[in-house]
Amino acid sequence: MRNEPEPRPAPPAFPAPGHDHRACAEGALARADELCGRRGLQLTDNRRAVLRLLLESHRPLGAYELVKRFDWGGRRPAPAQIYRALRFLESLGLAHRLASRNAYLACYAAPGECAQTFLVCERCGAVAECAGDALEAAARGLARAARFEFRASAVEICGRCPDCAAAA
Amino acid sequence: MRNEPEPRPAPPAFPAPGHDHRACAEGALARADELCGRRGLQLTDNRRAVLRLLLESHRPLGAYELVKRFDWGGRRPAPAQIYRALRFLESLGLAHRLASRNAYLACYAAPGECAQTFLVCERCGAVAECAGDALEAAARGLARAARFEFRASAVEICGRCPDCAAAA
DNA sequence: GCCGCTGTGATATATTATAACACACCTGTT
DNA sequence: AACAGGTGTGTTATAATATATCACAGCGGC
Repeated sequence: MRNEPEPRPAPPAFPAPGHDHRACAEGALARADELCGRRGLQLTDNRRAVLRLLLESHRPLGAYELVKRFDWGGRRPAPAQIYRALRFLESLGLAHRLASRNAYLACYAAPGECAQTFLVCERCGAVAECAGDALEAAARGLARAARFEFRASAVEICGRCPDCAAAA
Repeated sequence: MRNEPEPRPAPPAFPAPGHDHRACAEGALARADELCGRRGLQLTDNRRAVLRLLLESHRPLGAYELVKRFDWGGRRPAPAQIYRALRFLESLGLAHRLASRNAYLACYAAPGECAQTFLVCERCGAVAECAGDALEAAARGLARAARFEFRASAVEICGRCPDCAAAA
């Protein structure tokens, strides 16, 4: 199966049925490496491992879920490790925090092209991140109207993903 | 946590220059009464007290901040009390959870007219809720394009309120 | 009276997140 | 070589946020 189209997925959506998580994850990891290299930052083993876990699960994970899944030669890392890695990844836009669920999600978009707009399925928990250009424009307009200095916006749209909507 | 270090005595909320706090809170309480009456629900003492605290602070409060402020004849209520009241208020749209900060906020809009769009000042912590009609429309459009069944959206816009933008 | 319902008061516990500190490692300087 | 400064790690402890559960009070309907 071919994985996600790279440049600009017109219908930004949930992973297709035959989606190859592994290949998709490797691509994103390569982009992360490249980004860190370019900025002189270290994508260390810990950080990479957390990012990989997020990428491979392809769904939001709680920090303690990451702790449990982290394979560290039998032992488990302390939460602080995970949170440190998450902070690093977030700061680069490689991962996002899904505030409504206190969970974390890998970013699959090219760096700088993601608008932190999430479709969150309330039934199965799947999340799609999409390029919400219109949304961000609207948010900026709204901020301007209130004389509010815009820095960032986060949009979480709650409802049912196509599969769950069909199932219901 | 992501709580503000309780910033300076803080300019109230930025959408309100010459704003009468008490009247505003009383009005909102009256509307809440009316809404509950109409639906046959009980705005009990606890629920009303929590709503009043939120209304009067006119800024987002953590649940444990509410526990501390709750005046209950010397004793303090258990967190569960507060969370119960918050759940009730949220379910009616009388209060909202500000997910990015794990805090709660009274809704000043007329019931049904609020779009859960928040301008959050990252410096002083003030929050304004605004009617993000364009935003909600964009969110619905985006959901439709992804064949996602829209139920609700929450938008948090981070930046600086007019006062803080001017101060910086 | 008795039932079923809603809401409360209380205790206990689960979940999420950060603070603080010692140390390892690298790099550049003396 | 010795050392200082920066970044990242490993660890322990603890803070902050949130829910589960249970007994019981109050009320309206039958």
